[in-house]
Amino acid sequence: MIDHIDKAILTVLQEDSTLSVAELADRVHLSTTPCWRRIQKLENDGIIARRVALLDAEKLNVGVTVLVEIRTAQHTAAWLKRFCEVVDGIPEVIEVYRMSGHIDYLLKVVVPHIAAYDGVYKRLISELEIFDVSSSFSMETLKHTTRLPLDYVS
Amino acid sequence: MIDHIDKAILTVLQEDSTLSVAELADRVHLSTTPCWRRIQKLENDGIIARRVALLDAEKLNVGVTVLVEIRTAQHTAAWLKRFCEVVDGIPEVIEVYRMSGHIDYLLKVVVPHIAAYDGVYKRLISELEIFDVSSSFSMETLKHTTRLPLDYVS
DNA sequence: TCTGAAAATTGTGCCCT
DNA sequence: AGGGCACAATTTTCAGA
Repeated sequence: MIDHIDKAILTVLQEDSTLSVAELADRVHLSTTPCWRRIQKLENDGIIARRVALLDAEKLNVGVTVLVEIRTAQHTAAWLKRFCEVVDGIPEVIEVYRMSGHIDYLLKVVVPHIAAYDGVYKRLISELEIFDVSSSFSMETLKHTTRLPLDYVS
Repeated sequence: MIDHIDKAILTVLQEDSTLSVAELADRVHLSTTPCWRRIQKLENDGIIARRVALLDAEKLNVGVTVLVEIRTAQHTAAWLKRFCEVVDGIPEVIEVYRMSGHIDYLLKVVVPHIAAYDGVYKRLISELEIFDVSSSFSMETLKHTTRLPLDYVS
């Protein structure tokens, strides 16, 4: 369903989606029309979910990443629904996972500095009934990519 | 330096960068030329870092996210350098943070299923001298966005 | 399914306000 | 700064091989 040419196209588009179809076609050794049709198909199939601009976190003054481990007091569907609504409404919270093991939820939060995290923390504990919160601060981002591996798809 | 019109432009582009300049200009109540000039400036200033295609993790068969906490045996610059090289070379590892506190590094890894994580784990422990590894599996992604908050920039 | 070219749309620069 | 207009480039469609 996805051959090596599609993978080549996706590899390029995951890095840079500003290239013209003609330039992209060149790189994958195709001419523009077939390349364009493949891109169209990848979009229709939802393989390409969206195209977005990635902004510079430092320049937006949100250079500090905080990982927040949360344990809930109530394991109910209602609590989960409320939890989703609350984290959805906090723009500093950019990722939320429900985890296996002793940590119930893990959040990734971006803020200008460690002190600014306090506002997000207070908002979480005031809007939600939480059993335990543990926050770890990232000192340095060593790798950060939106590029997913294409090795497992066929 | 970044006014509310720039923020409006960035808000749209963080969601969808496929819009034409004319359409984007419409949405921020500007005509195309000044809108285009603002976009140009945001790119030159590096506020807009890049434009990429975001792919569907499920459809690429990497629907399982693993959070890996690593403690190192050696706190040396050489070890860190080697560590960066190794994680850089593993496409399943998409984020790596150096943390404060008792966890030295945190990795975000994407794989098709929990069993497939074993390959990444073995690669990590074979290529690096590691004191302790603790892996947690995400059962569900409740929120995941590349949209950074624009509330802290001026 | 590819190539090549035409038609439609969009990006880019110039000049004016 | 913003707006209007003209031209360049690119996307998208459509013919033929």
